[in-house]
Formats: sequence, C-alpha cells, structure tokens
Amino acid sequence: MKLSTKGRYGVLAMVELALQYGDGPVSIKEIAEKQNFSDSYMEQLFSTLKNAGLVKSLRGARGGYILARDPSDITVGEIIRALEGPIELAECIDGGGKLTCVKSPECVTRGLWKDISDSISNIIDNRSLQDLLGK
Amino acid sequence: MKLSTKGRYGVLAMVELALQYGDGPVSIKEIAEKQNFSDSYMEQLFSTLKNAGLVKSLRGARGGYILARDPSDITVGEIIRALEGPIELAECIDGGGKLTCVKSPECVTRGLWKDISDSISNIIDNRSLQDLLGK
DNA sequence: TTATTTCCGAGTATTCCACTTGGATTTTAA
DNA sequence: TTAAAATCCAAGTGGAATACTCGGAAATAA
Repeated sequence: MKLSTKGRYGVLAMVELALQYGDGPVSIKEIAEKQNFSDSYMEQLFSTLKNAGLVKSLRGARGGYILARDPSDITVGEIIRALEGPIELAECIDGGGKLTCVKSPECVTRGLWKDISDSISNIIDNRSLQDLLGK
Repeated sequence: MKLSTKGRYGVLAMVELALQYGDGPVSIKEIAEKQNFSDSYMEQLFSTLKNAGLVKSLRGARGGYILARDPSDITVGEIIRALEGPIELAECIDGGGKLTCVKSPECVTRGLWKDISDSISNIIDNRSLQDLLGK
C-alpha cells in the first residue's frame, strides 16, 4: 500500500512553494532541479494542482507558480486528494455502481476500510504546509 | 490510494474460515464460490497465507484450510501484511538502499508518512477476525 | 525579438495487477 | 484399486496504471 509519486512529489513541490511564499513565482525548472524530479512530469502535476485551485500560475519569462493561499491554509489532504483522488481503500462505500460490493450492507469488512480511511483523512486534513515546515 | 484485491479478498476469505472455525477444513472452491472470487487466484493467496503461518492446510479430498490460531488471535494486520507487504506509504524510512530518499534526514514529509503508517497499523493490528464478526 | 516560461495533447516504456494454465502430488471414498 | 477431490507449484498473460517523454503553441519579461 503505497502512495504514488504524484502524491509524494506533489507535496514536496508544494513545500518548495511554501518556503518561497511571498517572494514571487517559482518556476517548475527550479523545483525540479532542487528535488531532482523530471520537469516535464512536474508540469503535469502543477496543471492538476492549478485546476484544483491550490496554486496560481504566471506565464512567460520570470514566470512560475505561487501558492493560491497562505501555507497555513493549505492542507496536505487537499494536495493528495487533488493528485491521487479520494482516499478510499475499497470502493464499497459510495455508489460507483461497481459490482464489487453488491452485498455492501452485510459486509463485515466495510467498517474496517472506513475506519482506516477516516484515520488517514484525519491526519492529512489537519496538517498544513506550514505545519510541515514549522515545528 | 487503494488496497489491492489481495488484501481485500484475503481478509474476506479469512473471515470465511473464521465463521467455520472448529468445523474442519474449508476448501478454496467453497470460499471462492461464496465470495465470488476466482479459485485459482485464491489458491495463490492461500499459499501466501500458509507460508505466513496464518492458516494450515489439509490435502486431498475433503481437505481444505483452517485457521492456524483462534479467530480472536489473528489480526487483520497480519493478513494484510502477509499479502500486501509492509505498510509504508513511501520508502524513505527503512534502509532498502533505494536512492529515492537520499536526503531522508532533512525531509519534511518523512514524519507525515510515518504518522499515517502508524495510524493505519494501529487500527489493523488491533482488530482481530473475531472483532470483524462480533459486535 | 528572443529567452523563458506555462500550457496542452499525445505518445510510450515499464511495471504491477489480477488473473489463467498446466500440471504434480496427496488423500478420501467407492 | 481407482476415481474424484483437493492442495501444491511454477510459469505465463492480458490489460491497466504508473511514470514518465515529446512536440509544439501561447504568453510575457528583458
């Protein structure tokens, strides 16, 4: 059970933006070099982050990205969900119409997966970028 | 971030064994039919579960599998770890020699991944098969 | 006007998942 | 003794997802 690179790279990239918050835009190239990521891959992640409203972009030379809100106001949960989709260990809960769990009502593991998802959410939704840098 | 079918099927299969604990061996065919899984795929999972010491097998006609211990003494954590490997969201912690996280000491996200892993472990290591059936 | 940057859509190599296949062996029951 | 039922074992496979790359177009600062 592992997070994909999207989530991991994404959080680290956002940390980089948080570090330079208030100092103008940071380019993908700079972030990619610092963290040793592929910059064309980073582009994709930032496109997603932008659509999610977590960053703003400035095009052209000297352009780049800045956080859309204060680092204390952006949680890890928002970043991860934007890049990886919702936190659900099994798709037995909400109605995707999948036949995976027809017997969802009587399923004994359903509560288990929900408890785990909730506990993950509880952590990531209560940790901001500021928290990661801070204490 | 989703659990693979190994973990999900595995826990459900073990629940099936727990339900019939004390009534002699249960065959893969029976479990697969009940849960609507592929039985040849189930075979693989049970092979792993057996190597992990969670089930015992009885070969030949009228054979099958039984839990190696009491349902109250087998945790969901043991099952999931046997089938899915260790719970680690990123491989920055223990020394696999991977170059992924050379700067592990100063990595700000390291504590985050660890906190999440710990909270997952806390749930799955404290929930037994008995718990799943019971209350 | 040229460098630099984001933007966008598509393509691709590799890995992983979720199985399947084809047997060999063990045991029970007729 | 033989047939059926079951585990055991190793390998193969198709499809999907991951982790990228590539080729431009558009915007902006110097």
